[in-house]
Amino acid sequence: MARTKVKLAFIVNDAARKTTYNKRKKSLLKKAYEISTLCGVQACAVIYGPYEAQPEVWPSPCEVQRVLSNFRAKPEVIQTKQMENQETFMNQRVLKAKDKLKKLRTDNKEKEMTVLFDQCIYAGKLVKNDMSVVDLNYLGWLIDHKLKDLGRRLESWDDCNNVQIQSQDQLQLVPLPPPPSTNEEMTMMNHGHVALPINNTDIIEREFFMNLMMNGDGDDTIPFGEVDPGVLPNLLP
Amino acid sequence: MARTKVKLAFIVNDAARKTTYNKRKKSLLKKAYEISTLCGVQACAVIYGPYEAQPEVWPSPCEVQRVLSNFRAKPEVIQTKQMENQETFMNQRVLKAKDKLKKLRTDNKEKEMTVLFDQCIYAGKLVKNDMSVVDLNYLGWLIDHKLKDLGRRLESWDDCNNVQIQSQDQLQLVPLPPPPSTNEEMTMMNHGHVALPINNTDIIEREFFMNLMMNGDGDDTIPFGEVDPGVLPNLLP
DNA sequence: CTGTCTATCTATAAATC
DNA sequence: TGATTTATAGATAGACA
Repeated sequence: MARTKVKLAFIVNDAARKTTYNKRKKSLLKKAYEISTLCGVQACAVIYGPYEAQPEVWPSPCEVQRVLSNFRAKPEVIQTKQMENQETFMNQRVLKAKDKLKKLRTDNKEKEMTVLFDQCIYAGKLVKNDMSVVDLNYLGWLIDHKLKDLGRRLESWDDCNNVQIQSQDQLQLVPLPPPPSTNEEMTMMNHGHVALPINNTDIIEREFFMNLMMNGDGDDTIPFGEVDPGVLPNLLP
Repeated sequence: MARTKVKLAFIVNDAARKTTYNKRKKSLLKKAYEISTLCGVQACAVIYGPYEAQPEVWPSPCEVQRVLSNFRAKPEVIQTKQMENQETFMNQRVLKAKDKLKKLRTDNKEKEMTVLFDQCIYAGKLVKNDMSVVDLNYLGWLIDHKLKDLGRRLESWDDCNNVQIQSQDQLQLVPLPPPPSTNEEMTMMNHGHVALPINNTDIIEREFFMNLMMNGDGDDTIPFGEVDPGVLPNLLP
């Protein structure tokens, strides 16, 4: 997270990996210490690296053993219940992630179209070579949207200045259908056109795991261990 | 760590503590995931909060059990050896932390004196009401230092411009003893004067644990669990 | 309580010593 | 190998919807 953004994937270079390992190990243990201190909770962390014979732990080996003993001492029924809870939790995450993805796609599409729109204004003409019907439709919706906004602004401006301009002098707004927003509609209508990067399914899949885990928006690569984006982590023994 | 810098101490406000807990829990688990992915190492994290019946874990309950089983399966001799190693490691940290602290005190003192010096230049006089003998001595050293630097600059300027000015025209440098730099000297000479904040022993003590843990420069408060700054964490069962 | 925003603070990748 | 420096990415406190 500095100088350059690093892809979240196994670091091939040995020296770089060791350097990163040492830095991040220190930081991870610090974070464990901080949440424990700030929130007054028990926490522990264990890291097995190839560089030390024994795992690095926080806060101390015996304390880790104590925390873990507590966990393992739970009746198996409760542990199973916990795992089920976690699975439910993960499923909720999936739903939320999907919603968020949909919203992101919509937002991105709108941004793309805004750029296109600005280019049209600047060039004075519409370069439509690599635009799909869907995109053209969306662009039309955006222009309609902007015209409506302009109309509103004119109206309030008129109100503020008590100008005599009446509705016949105002912009004629041509109603257009709202833009397609779901992935299914996009896909169905996208035949034979160059797809814009935002529709790339690979990128969407790579986001899956981290959205799941962190509810974040990272564009990271598939994580260590070749997680299949279509399969939930197996939470049962 | 935003908007305001937060003291690393138990958060008294319940709502704020829970908010912080949830945010930091998520981040901590993410960090565990990242180091595992980037460096290809086994890692696990466990957090016991008062908000969930079961601890939050990464990567999964069964995986945590597996990692911890590995640790507990080690012969007791090796675990003890590890603890001793860690104690040695901590002792080294103590020494490094002390060195760093000493350097920081020196640097801070110099910065304070620079500010004072600038104020003198600006006001045209020395306001010495709440200055100790030590500070005055240090200020003298600083001024001497600056005069020497001025002399050097004049010399090189003369060299560059082939000016005929000789040494009798240059500044007369009054040699002064070097400033005291150890805490003992400072304390011994600091009777009856208002101590500057940098000499406050509490601040120094509060830094102790984090310097120990992280080799960092934090000015954090004493951590959760009332760690005695003068005593190393007990690493034996 | 959950998500969003944003100003700040922290972590850290790279380069250098 | 480890410490320092620097510039950028990430984490997050506080306020708000």
